[in-house]
Amino acid sequence: MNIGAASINSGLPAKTIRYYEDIGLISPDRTDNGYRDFSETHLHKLAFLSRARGLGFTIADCRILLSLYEDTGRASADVKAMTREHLAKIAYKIEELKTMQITLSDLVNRCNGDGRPDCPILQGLAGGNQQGKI
Amino acid sequence: MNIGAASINSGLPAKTIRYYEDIGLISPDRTDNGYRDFSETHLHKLAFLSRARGLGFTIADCRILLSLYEDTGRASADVKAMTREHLAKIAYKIEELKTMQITLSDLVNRCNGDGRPDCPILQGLAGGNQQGKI
DNA sequence: CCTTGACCTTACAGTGACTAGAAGGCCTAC
DNA sequence: GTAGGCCTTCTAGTCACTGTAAGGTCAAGG
Repeated sequence: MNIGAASINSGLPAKTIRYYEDIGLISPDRTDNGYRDFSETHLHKLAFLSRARGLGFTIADCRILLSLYEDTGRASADVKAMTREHLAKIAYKIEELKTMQITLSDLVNRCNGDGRPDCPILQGLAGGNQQGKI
Repeated sequence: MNIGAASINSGLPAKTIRYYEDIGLISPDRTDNGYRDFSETHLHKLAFLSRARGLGFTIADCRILLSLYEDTGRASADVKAMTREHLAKIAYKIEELKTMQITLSDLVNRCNGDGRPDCPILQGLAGGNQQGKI
């Protein structure tokens, strides 16, 4: 199966698949004409990568997860620990975004949003007082 | 005020301030010895940038926000519209992260996390079934 | 046999927002 | 006068792609 079909099959852009080969995440075979040739195994790896990336794991994480996946003697504790760490980062990001959301929502609510220049959002960004500082 | 003091004052790393100058967000004066010289106005701009970036606005957004801030004849509606768009993106990201969180939490809960190789997390990433696919 | 168009190849550059490091100049205090 | 801590510029690296250029390959149609 060539890269176009593998792309459709995995949902990953062909460019991304080539990039994954570049950085050594997958190593598809080559046909005589130099085209990449993806086996079922490769397609499964691509699907694995697609899901792991979709769940926010970094490429470095994916590399480890793939090697754990291929290592039939792995300890599930390792995978669980990685995933827990990842979850902690996700939770942190959500909190960060929520904090931004609260601040910005408050500013938006206080802004008339009309044709006049008076704008609590800009005042908020400038530091909260109303003197023109710039 | 030189860059070290401006860095402490604004909370932005000196490197970042230099970068902001590179991309034309600020234009500090120079003293005779070539050192950057930050005025009160520059410090206010840096503080503005620091807050706007901290609230997740992109550099491109910041550029527009700064110009709106400096334009005393701006319409607050413009700022409000930008902020609303930004809020929508934040909300979207939060939803994305929450979806990841739910999926990953579920996988973590189903994983024993012991020394055995059996791992629902890897199975989930692989596509949900238990056949070794790689 | 030739062409067209869709596929494939590589290689290099760009993205966003910094960050690290090297090599060197300046300034203050001892 | 020298040690250190600041400052300067420049280049390159980060992450995970993405865009673009220049060209090779393949199947179908005329």
